[in-house]
Amino acid sequence: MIRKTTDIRQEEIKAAVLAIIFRDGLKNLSTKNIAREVGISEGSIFRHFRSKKEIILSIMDDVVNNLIESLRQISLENTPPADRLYKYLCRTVSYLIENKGITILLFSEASYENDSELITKLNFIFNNQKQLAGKIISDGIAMGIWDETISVEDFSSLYMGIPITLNIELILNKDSFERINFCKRMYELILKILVKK
Amino acid sequence: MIRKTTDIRQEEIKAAVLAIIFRDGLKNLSTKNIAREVGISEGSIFRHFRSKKEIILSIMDDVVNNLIESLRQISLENTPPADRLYKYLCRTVSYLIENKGITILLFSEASYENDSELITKLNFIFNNQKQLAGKIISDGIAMGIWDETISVEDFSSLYMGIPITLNIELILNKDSFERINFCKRMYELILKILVKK
DNA sequence: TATCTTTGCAAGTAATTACTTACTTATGTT
DNA sequence: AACATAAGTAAGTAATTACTTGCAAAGATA
Repeated sequence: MIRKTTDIRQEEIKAAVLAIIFRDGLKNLSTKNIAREVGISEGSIFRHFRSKKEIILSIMDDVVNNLIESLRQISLENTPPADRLYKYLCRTVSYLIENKGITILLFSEASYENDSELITKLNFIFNNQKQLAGKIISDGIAMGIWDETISVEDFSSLYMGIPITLNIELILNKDSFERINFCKRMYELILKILVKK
Repeated sequence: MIRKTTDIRQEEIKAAVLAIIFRDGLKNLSTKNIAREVGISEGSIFRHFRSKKEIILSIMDDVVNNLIESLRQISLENTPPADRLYKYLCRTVSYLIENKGITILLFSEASYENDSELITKLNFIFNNQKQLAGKIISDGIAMGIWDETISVEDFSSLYMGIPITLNIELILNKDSFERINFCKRMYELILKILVKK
């Protein structure tokens, strides 16, 4: 019987959750399976988290702290908007590819549970991504670099399609998805919307 | 005790499934709840469908027969590519808005169950939408109207972001989402990618 | 009218779910 | 060495799940 601190076990449990979701689907995300994946008994799960829902919420907090905060930094950088937009998009893409379980979790969990706390958190993640991207566009327009006739709100909606489509492709095609230069290819397309005639 | 034919009951059951998904979330999509929504006993469900999974598959077939087939027609029309693309996008948008439960079903069910039959069908729906859109773009390029330097494959990926983002917005914001002219606004944005300099 | 098929129901089924309880044992502190 | 706390377990719990069984009766056909 190996004993570890709650801090370590919490990380192990969260990693197990993402592994199970990506490999076996959300349906197999039972506390029994999580325990087996970590290598502890089912009861031990509840030593480290009060409920299964708390595990999910904790993972969502990780997304806020890791992804969203780094996007915020990029968005507020004092560099040319075009550079910022490229960096912003690529950061999002690589995060989603590197954390495959999160993809499905964010995607499905909120609509599956229809739980207001989960939906609120997902909304926060979604809207922050969208608005921080919009900030870069507004800066570019204000600096006279980009077309001032486009709607920042509409462009941000279209922009959000990129990470979300990536999500879908990762779920549907899991391994075979062509991800090489995905972020650069998408960047070059949307740049054509922004440049002045 | 009102008796109806299997044909009618099957439609009622499928409508009940979509209503429950949109109103209460996938978690509450139990055979017990479906029966209550229709107004029959739980056992009767299994007179009209062999299993719960068959209901889902039948709904996915409806999407293929209604949405995908109409998109195929639009894609193959003998009209200017710009007109076709606009019609194509608007048809997709209005279908998703009018059939709200389908949004979540297509979205979540495949990754939740991780069932190969469901994923195959979802893949079919996704890839047909993508490729039929790509066909319109290829036509426009071949006719010399649109920029021949853009990648049809990349553009189609970006295009797919529009219906999928709409899906997410419908889940997250349910009623408050600003859908007026959504399809026209998105159309005008992506057209800027296509036109020649 | 008699019969057959279809549609219905109530009451089961075994399996699974998230979580609890009662108890043990390892580890760090006084 | 004595003790408190944290981390572990096995064996429960009640509730829910998709689906089945046995029987009744409506509706169509003969």
